[in-house]
Formats: sequence, C-alpha cells, structure tokens
Amino acid sequence: MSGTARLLLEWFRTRQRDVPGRNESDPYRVWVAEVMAQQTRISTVIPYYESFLERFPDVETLAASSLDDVLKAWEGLGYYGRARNLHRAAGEVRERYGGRLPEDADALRSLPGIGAYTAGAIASIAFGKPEPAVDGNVRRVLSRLYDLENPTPGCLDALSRDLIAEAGGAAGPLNQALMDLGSSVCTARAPDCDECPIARHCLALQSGTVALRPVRRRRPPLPHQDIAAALVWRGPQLLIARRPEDGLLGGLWEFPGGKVETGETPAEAARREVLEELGIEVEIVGEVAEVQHAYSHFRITLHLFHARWIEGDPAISESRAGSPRWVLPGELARYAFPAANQAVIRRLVGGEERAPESPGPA
DNA sequence: AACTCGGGGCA
DNA sequence: TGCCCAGAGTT
Repeated sequence: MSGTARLLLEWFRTRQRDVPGRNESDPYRVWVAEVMAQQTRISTVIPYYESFLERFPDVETLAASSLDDVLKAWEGLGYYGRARNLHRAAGEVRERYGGRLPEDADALRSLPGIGAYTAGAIASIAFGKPEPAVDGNVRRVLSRLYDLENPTPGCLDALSRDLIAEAGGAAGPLNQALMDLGSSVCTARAPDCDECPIARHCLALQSGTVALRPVRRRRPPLPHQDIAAALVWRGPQLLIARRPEDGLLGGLWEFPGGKVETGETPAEAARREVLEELGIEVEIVGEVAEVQHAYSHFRITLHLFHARWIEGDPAISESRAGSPRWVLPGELARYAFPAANQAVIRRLVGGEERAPESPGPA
C-alpha cells in the first residue's frame, strides 16, 4: 500500500461532519442528498434535505406525488431540472425496479438526473460497490495530488480506482474522504496544505503548482436584461402562469411578463407581454418593485407592476404560457416561484401588498 | 466540446 | 463584482 489511501481513510475516520446522505443506510436518502448536492453548497442543501425527506420519505411517495408538489419542495434550491428528473426517475424506479434503487452503477446511470458522479456516489456509499465518484472536489484533489493540468474524466476515473484498490475496495469511505478533503482542506482558493494528511504525497505541492491546479477558464461578463411583469388583479384575485417545463426555471410559476424591448418602457412591456402571452387587456396602474437578480450566465432587473384586468379570459385564450389561473394572494404560498419573486410573494401572502383601489378585507 | 441550467456565499 | 460550488442533459 502506497500509504495515500490509508492516510485518507485514517483522516476521514476522525472526521465527524454533518453531511446529508452520509452515515445513511437508505439508498433513497443517499440519492436525494447527492442530487441536491449537485453544484450546490452543503450548507444550502441541509434544510431542504430534511424537509424534502419528511414530505417525500420514500420512492413510492415521491413517484405518486405531483411535479408541482416536488417543485414546491425544491423552491429556491435552483437547477429545477434536478427536481423534474428526480420525480421522473422515481417513477422509473417504481416501474422497473419495484421501488428499490438498482445497485449497479450503469443501471443507476441510466436514470434521469443520475450522471457518472451521482451513480458512483450512490453505488459506493449506499451499496459498497468499488466505484469512483469524481465531483469537482475530487477532480481538484487528484489534479493537485498528481500535478495534472487538465485531466480527462477517464484519467480521474482510473486514478480513483487505483486508490479504491489500495483502500481494499472501501470505495464509500475513500470517495467521501476525497470529497471531504477537497471541501475543507484542499479548497479552490485557499488550500490549507499544513493540515493536509497527504501533503507528503502531493506532487503539486512539491512543484509549487497547487494554486494552478486545476486550470480554470475565464468567463465573459454577465449580460444584463430588463424584465417586466404584472400583478394582474381581477377583484381580489391575481393572475399567475406556469412556465414551460423545458428551459430556465422550467415548471415554476410566475407573474406574466417578459423582456423589455428597446424603445419601450417597462410598463409598456408588461402590458404588451400580458396581451401577447395570455390574450388579455390590462391597464398598468402602479409600480410594485424593482428587483435585481443574478443568474449564472446573465443578470436581470425585474420590473413588477400592479395592473387592472380589463378584458379577456386567459383560460380560453391561445396562451404560450401554460395553465394560467386566478388565485388569491394567500394561495401564492402553494406555488413554486423563482427566487427573484420571493420578496414580493411574501408581501402579497402577508397582505402587505394589495390590489390598488381594492376594497380590502371585509 | 460547448452550452444551458439557479442560487447563494465569499474574498 | 467575479468565482465557485459533492453535475447532468442536450446538441
């Protein structure tokens, strides 16, 4: 034994970190934790993990639930395709595998939302299979350990398998040790090599290239867009619509609106979009809020307006935005909305933001 | 291989 | 502000 694997396992054994999906025996719980953790910090995942499992304690419950309910539990966590895939995969697990996750990594890999990393993580952690699980942390740790500039997935896979073999096949603990090391010691910005249990084996540390591993690309500046949307009031009710399931924020609910075109004001854009998308005429009667929000690849200013319904029935119009419906402000809490809307939603649910000129509660 | 897809935390 | 994060799916 080279010692690297043994040092990793010893270091990991002394760690007691509260990480979702670890120290779990239920493969379903491991699965949910790993999907939630995709591109998401663990501290962000923790509250979602507990409440999600309380609401969907097993595959059967998840498969039998509506996508709307699953998205509501996912609201604010981002990458909503994960929730859609998880829901779809639960159905497949129920149909094909009798409600139990398959133990084989390739079978896991074929389920929606389970890629190479997640398949390896579930197989190794939940089922004890000698499979690699290379996430961003492991990629960084191995890149530094072997001083590799830009290793391919296949290369990292092979290196992981070697370490797993050195660990006597204990892939679960070894994979978790590599991930844990990457997230707490061998970090991207400020690696703490003094505290690293395998520093003596680290080729990048010997070469002085730790800060250069792995290489990262520079990103172009984020473009900006103005978005206008309307709180369309019809008496005490307001109008919401469900976004298409494909694409950005797929399946979430929103207030109707769209991009502000050049040469028009946000208020004009809000009125135009409501007419184009839902075929209803409204009059803009006031401004609600102006929200700044950043997505991964662009940023927006969301202009929200109060609007008064004039004519048109969204239920029978040829709408591109599916399933428009009228709801009371207090009912908004049932629907999953994008994070950019949350502050306004809270005010509406709490009754602080109300329809202008409305008589108010009797 | 390049793009899309959220949101939050941190220097 | 830019960068990163226990990645996957699509083209």
